[in-house]
Amino acid sequence: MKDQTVEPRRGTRSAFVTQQVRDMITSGELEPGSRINERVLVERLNISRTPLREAFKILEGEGLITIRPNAGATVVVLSTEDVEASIEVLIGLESIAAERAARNATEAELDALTDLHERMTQAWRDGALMSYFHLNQTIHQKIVDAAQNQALSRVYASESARIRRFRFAGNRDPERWARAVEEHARILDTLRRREGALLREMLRAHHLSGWGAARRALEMQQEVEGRGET
Amino acid sequence: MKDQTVEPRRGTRSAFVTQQVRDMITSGELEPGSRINERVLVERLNISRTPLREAFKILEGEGLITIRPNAGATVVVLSTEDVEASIEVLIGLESIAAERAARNATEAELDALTDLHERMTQAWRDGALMSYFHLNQTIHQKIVDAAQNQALSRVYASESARIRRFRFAGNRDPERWARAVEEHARILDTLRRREGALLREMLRAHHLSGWGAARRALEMQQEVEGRGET
DNA sequence: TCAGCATGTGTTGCATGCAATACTGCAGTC
DNA sequence: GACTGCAGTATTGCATGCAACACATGCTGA
Repeated sequence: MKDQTVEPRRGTRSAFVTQQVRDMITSGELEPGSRINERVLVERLNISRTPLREAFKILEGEGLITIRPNAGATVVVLSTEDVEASIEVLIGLESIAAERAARNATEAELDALTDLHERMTQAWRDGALMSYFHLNQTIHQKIVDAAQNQALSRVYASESARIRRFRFAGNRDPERWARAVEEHARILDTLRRREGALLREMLRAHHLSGWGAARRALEMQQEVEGRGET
Repeated sequence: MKDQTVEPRRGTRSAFVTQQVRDMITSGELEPGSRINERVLVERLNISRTPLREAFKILEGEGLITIRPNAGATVVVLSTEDVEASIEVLIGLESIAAERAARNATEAELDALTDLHERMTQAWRDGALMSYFHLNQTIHQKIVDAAQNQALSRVYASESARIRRFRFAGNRDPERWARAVEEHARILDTLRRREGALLREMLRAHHLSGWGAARRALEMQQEVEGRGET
């Protein structure tokens, strides 16, 4: 075991630090709107500025930060409207995926999805919100992947990652959470029966109600923050 | 006037070199599949390796190159199937845009589109293929922009840029070219009448026939190249 | 003849130092 | 009291050098 504070020896330093900073942003550790100081991160992650600055360029491309020349990187601030715009795009992308997935999904893919769904249901029973959330995201990505269109998978993954943080608030309400699990079961069933048009509508409804719940949770949260700080 | 071979003083060197390399790729100067040597580009563009490597990270994010650790950057090779996959995504994105654009387009945006369309028609009359191509791309982007969804605009722009090179072949055939201009006129007309559903179908048909033409041209081109080289 | 290996060359990954730019605080003026 | 001008400081942008890695070539032994 090495005595370093972090253990960057997994691929290039650049890739490592990109993942680290990405996690810091999506977890909220780096607050939206805050400026990112290179020196601070460099010392914390035990790397030099070069790979960090490369990471910045990647994260800017992913829409997670903005870089102003000579004035540093700041974490992107997404308004509720911005997130809603992205959700609409994601719904649109899944609509495209739905019909294709119903046609093209392989049996192996369907089995993998069933397996993921069972694990997700178990996470729900255990009340393991984080684990549930990740499995949920994975399932949606796999449905899109089943459409066998790499461009679609890539775009969906990137857009999904951008707003991941904001969708986390969706399942705070136990009732909504239970319904989401049930919707998923029906969605996979419909995919297995390869009913593309129906699948499309179910996914759309699923996302709209999920986002509705997340939106209410976020707005309440923002209200509290607005009162608390300033 | 400076006596440098190139004039990089426009924003940061990093931004400059990114645009340069992007142009080299979309113009085909850097051939798909070929490895990009850092030293060669560095000397040609009169900059150091640091901004070039940052540019590589950006272009990798845009899907124009791939970087293998310790083994350099290579220009991405897109098969006809890859391009077709992207086109399907673009059609899907424009479908989402169509209904929203019909609802939300401002008068100013409609006027700007009409202006662009007139200039594009003039370019067609002049047989100015390059100019026509750019105006055409701009029009489609502006239609998407009119949907007033930034996420949609961003994703569309990025995906569109990725395969720009391949769509250029679409208007070699004079008959197809003339029809494309006419389709555009009707599309803008439909947008002005704010008939979203119809607009969606027209855009879809427009792209499918455009891509069909481009595809035939590309396949012929590939056949010739296959015979010529090797 | 050919697989396996050692060696050499070229290229990439990263750390560091310097120059240029943006930000901060303070003095001076109206 | 607010606003402008101006150092001083902090931070970023970039060039460069060194170390690590990948690839190519030739060599050895079977």
